[in-house]
Amino acid sequence: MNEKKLTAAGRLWIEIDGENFLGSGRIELLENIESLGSLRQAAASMGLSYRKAYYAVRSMNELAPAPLVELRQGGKGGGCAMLTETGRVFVEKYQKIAHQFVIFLTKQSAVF
Amino acid sequence: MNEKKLTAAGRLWIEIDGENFLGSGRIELLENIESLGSLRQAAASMGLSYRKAYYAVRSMNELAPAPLVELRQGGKGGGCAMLTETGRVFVEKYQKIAHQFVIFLTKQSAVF
DNA sequence: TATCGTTATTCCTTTTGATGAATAACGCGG
DNA sequence: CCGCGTTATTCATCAAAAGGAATAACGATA
Repeated sequence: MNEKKLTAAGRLWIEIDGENFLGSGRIELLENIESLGSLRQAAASMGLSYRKAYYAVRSMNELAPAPLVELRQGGKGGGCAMLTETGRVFVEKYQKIAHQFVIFLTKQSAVF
Repeated sequence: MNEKKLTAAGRLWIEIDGENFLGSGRIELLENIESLGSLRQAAASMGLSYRKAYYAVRSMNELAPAPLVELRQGGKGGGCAMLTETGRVFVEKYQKIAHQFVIFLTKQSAVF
């Protein structure tokens, strides 16, 4: 039936009580926070406005059983952003299921 | 770690040459077209504007290797909309991988 | 030829979302 | 006590999407 390339595609995220909690964008943000130590720089590094990044962190911290990111304002360097242990655990968990998802999609694409 | 309910959630669709082709909304529209025989009624039955439904059908028909929906204007009843054989095949295919996707998500949710 | 209910298309309004600018608050260090 | 760079927050503006209204086109039927 084909000449064109048919593929199964999708998006995956984690919900808490039915509310959006962690998707690929937020995970990328968390990773950048971990490596850069600054929310502003993390946002800039992925072409995200600071405000959007800030609200994302707030939403994550409120939804999670414990905060994923610790934000400090003032002090040395003006402030900092750090991933908590809970944050690191969730990043790792997401990466695992995201990897399984890639496998799933390639498997389903074989149907066509 | 829990009191709150963590679940893996997601969306699944089919792409053709990297472009969005069939998602759950369009599949629902196709099903309603099949059962009602009218694009206008199919759109109304799922709270969709006629225009949006019409453009969705146009997009699908252009992307697909063969049209999924046949539209006729004028004549008995004013016109009609019918699913083609190709359309029925794609609906069935989508439903199968969508079912697999549900299984996948429940499996991944067990991680939490 | 007039009727009818649908398909086909355009236009305008509303609404939602994204974006950037601007500014306050903070606390360590000089 | 002032400067610095960050976090924290509000405001206004612009773009994009959504929605509804209105109307033309169509062809079997009577």
